[in-house]
Amino acid sequence: MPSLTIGQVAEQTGVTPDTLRYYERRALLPAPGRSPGGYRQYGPESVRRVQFIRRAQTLGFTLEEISELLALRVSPAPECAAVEADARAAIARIEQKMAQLARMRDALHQLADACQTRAPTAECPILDALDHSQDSL
Amino acid sequence: MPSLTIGQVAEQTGVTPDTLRYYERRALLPAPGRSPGGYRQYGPESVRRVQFIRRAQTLGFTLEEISELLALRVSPAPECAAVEADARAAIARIEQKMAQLARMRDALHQLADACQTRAPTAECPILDALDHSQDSL
DNA sequence: CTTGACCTTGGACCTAGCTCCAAGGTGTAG
DNA sequence: CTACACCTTGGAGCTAGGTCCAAGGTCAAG
Repeated sequence: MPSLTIGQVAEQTGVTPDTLRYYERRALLPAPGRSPGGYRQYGPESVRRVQFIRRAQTLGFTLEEISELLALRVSPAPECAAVEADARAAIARIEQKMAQLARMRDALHQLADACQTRAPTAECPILDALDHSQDSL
Repeated sequence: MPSLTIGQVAEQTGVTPDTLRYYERRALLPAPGRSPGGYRQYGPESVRRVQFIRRAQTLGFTLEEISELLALRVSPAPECAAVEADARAAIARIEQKMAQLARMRDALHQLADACQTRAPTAECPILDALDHSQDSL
């Protein structure tokens, strides 16, 4: 049984054991098995799960939202349509984020290039650059 | 002088006046001019600036990071190289976020499609789907 | 069979980012 | 020259997401 202690999972994911326990309380991580002495025993998949959580956080998702994403699954027939709808809604939100990031990136490119060409600069270059790529929330 | 009161800026951006005053204290918004009676008088560009801040927040940037992005500008010659480096670094971080979002989106697509084909489902479909698109932090 | 590193729980505390007073001043419509 | 909605400041309070004890139990190495 190659099970991991909380400290090992913590080390592999770059979080503290406290954070893992916190995620467990928040139900982002399922309660793992326990050793006879009461130690948590994690399977290797927990590492992936924690990594997913951290990545999603840097993308602006709350733990609540991450929890919903992790809960999406194709179970029995009838709820399937609802799950699919949730998934497609999540996709739409993600694509919005991607579009906004693309606009920021383009604005920064304009800024960096202006630097090269020694172009004179306005009050707030990023916002101006964003204006030039057109607005859409 | 078509200047805006704090309440008008708040309404146009969907935040509260309290939040605008908070941003001012955090130096995310420059201190605006004042009426004889002490009321803040905002120019129309403040609206764009606030909108940028809110969007960037939903993309996982902290107010600190947003502040740095807004401060990037191509001033006199010597600092220009540093500014350009900052801008290019920001672009790299943004592209990482975009790549991670793309992976999430693809995973959700797989999930939604599995729903259609009534495919049987594993423990945590999103994580599995992410495995199929290959890993890279 | 002891040491030392690691684990347990519960609860207090911390930072970021707001949010909400209270007490008083402003500004415009009637 | 009143209303009344909106503005001012300062400071307290709030939620999310951790972070840090203290007091004690576990386990692998020697």
